[in-house]
Amino acid sequence: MPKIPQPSDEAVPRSVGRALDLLEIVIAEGETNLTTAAVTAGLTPTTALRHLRALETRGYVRRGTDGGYSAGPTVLRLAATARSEGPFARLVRLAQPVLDEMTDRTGESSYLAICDGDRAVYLATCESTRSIRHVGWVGKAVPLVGTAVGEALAGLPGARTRSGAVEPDITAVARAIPDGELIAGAVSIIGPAHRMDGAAVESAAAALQHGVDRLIDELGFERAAS
Amino acid sequence: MPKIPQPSDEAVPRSVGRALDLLEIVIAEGETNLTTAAVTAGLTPTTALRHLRALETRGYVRRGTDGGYSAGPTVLRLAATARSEGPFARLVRLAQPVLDEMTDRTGESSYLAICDGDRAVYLATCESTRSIRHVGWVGKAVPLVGTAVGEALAGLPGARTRSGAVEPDITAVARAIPDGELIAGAVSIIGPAHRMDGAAVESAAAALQHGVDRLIDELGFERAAS
DNA sequence: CAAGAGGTGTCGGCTGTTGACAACGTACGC
DNA sequence: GCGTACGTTGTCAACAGCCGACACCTCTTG
Repeated sequence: MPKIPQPSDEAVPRSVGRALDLLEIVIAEGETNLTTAAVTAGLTPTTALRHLRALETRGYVRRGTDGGYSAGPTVLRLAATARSEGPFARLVRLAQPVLDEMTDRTGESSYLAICDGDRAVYLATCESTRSIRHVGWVGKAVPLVGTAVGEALAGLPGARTRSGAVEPDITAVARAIPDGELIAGAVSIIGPAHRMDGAAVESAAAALQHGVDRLIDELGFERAAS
Repeated sequence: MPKIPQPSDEAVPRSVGRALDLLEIVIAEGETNLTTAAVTAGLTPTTALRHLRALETRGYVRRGTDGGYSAGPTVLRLAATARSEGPFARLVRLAQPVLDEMTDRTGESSYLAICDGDRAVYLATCESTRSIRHVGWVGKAVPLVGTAVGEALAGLPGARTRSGAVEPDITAVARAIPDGELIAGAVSIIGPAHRMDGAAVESAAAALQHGVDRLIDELGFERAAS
């Protein structure tokens, strides 16, 4: 099962939850104004303004001259720190050359994903160099249920394949990165369904297996008991 | 002056401020336990536990089997989204090849930095390939005051040079990326002081000017009135 | 000018946040 | 084994911080 435990939602102080809601709304929208953010968060404009001002003070969002809110530098700073010093540091760093090799080998885009609640989040990619390629899913979250990467993060063994799960003309092949009994993340190869026939899926599966094996070695993870 | 306005600190709801304090403490420490985080934040263990549980529920931190708290996936997700869709998206993306070229040209490590409150934060780098090289400042925040990158982010013109500002044997040359009257960020070249003599500093300054010019063009920024 | 949309400030009620206190579990020393 | 220290977790009543109803302002459009 996913590595992330799920403490009860009612444990979140109301004010904190609201501020975090607004933070996530602003970042997901890219840019948004006060009224829209307030409606989306289910708050009055006054309350939303108060929290957005707090987030602005702390650098998590910033406000443009046109009054729109967008991401501030603090999130980037925290993430950069988390990438360089936290539990994800080695995973993301060591995964990038593995992604590069898988893309080189298969000709399709490859991704690293981790589990975030009930979603899989793509954190890193190496894009295919073909004219028709899969792009743009870094930072994207997809459901764990019904997706190849979700199945991999759920710990299902071997290569998982799904077509049309997130978008209709996309095929994804994914494989878990096990750390003993836990799942540290997953890597996937994603391409246009018309190119991902049986042979291409097998090639992707082989590249994923090789890539995961290499990652496990480099990260010093225990092999899953299979 | 820096691009970030500074709303008053007393505007932050207390509970929100405490939760964000704890988030920043956990991420800065890499991993920390409840009692240490509570002491650092100036809170009782009970209050700290409550907020850390909230952050854990939301995925911002996670707790290991040993009870330690470390960064959770949500920060990485938000940052990845902010990088791909927010106001930093184009800056970071277009800056990377510029950093690569500056490093290639000077033989020293180069960085992209933005302003976060009263600090400069390094967001991206291209490391020198020399055996003795500057490494490891992605995610690091340095004071705006007294540093080359701080002066650049303060909008001081031309190449700024400082030696020994952050660490004793390091020389940094930095230059602002202006966006009209505002400063979008700064790029800097950092190397060991013993290599950064007059000629190397001039070479770095030239590479920075060329890099910034290229970035301004690609980003479509207005040139600063100098 | 009037209407609408977006934004901002005020203030008193009330309930959400808080920490003092208690309890539990584990590790260590005698 | 017992006592102590430390880290963690839970309870509950006091109180002050959070909240939103309301008022007001600015700008745009018809």
